[in-house]
Amino acid sequence: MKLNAQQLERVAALFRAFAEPTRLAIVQELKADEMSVSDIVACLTTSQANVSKQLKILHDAGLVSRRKQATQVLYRIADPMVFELCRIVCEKLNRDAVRPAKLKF
Amino acid sequence: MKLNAQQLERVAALFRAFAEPTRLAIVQELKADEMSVSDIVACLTTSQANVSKQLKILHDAGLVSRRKQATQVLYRIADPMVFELCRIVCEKLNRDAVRPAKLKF
DNA sequence: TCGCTATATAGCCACATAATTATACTTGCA
DNA sequence: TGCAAGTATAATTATGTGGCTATATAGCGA
Repeated sequence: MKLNAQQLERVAALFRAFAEPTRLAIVQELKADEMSVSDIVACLTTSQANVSKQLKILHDAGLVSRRKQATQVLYRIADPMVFELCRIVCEKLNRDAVRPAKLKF
Repeated sequence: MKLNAQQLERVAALFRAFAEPTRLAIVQELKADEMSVSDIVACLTTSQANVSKQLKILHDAGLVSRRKQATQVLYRIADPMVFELCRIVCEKLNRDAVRPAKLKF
């Protein structure tokens, strides 16, 4: 049974959320802990506006969830499949590498 | 241990190869069998030039392999992780769907 | 209320890329 | 050798989007 065009687009959209280094960097920061926007900004080298924008994309894709706490908004990974996908991709990159300097998400 | 910018870019590049419906449609066609370019073109609704172009992207990402046979070029999935990623993403989309019309890659 | 902190959004620009058309390359066969 | 089929590439266009600056919104404390 094959996916139709609309279903393929939904699958592509989910992959698209992962297909950007800044969003992956955010996901990586969220791997251990729930974090506020400003905490994430402090870890990265981009603007607060950009972090908020990328968090919105991750949230719209259902990859992160948020909750408000006082003036802050705390984000966390919403689905463990996020880690699973990153792990599988890293394993492939490690397999393909001639001189393995192992990636581990 | 966190991935640096270059490593994140490599991970993103791999996800990017999946982040497009036409490429996913090609992958889906290749799920069962090795296929020639013209066979793939016959299954899809886009041009031969575009199929060749997307196949090159998939090949550069290490997701498909090719072998020549007479005048044809036969493509196949190079790594079973391709199916695993698609399966995981479909499972998430099925979980998120309110009214489940199960996707299965 | 005023001001401060935290976050989100709007507008803009630069760049990437999907798809098309046209053309080049490659291989087998008459 | 010349042709035809199969595949790849080039050039172009249109669209999408990452990132920036500026601004808006929200909530808390003085």
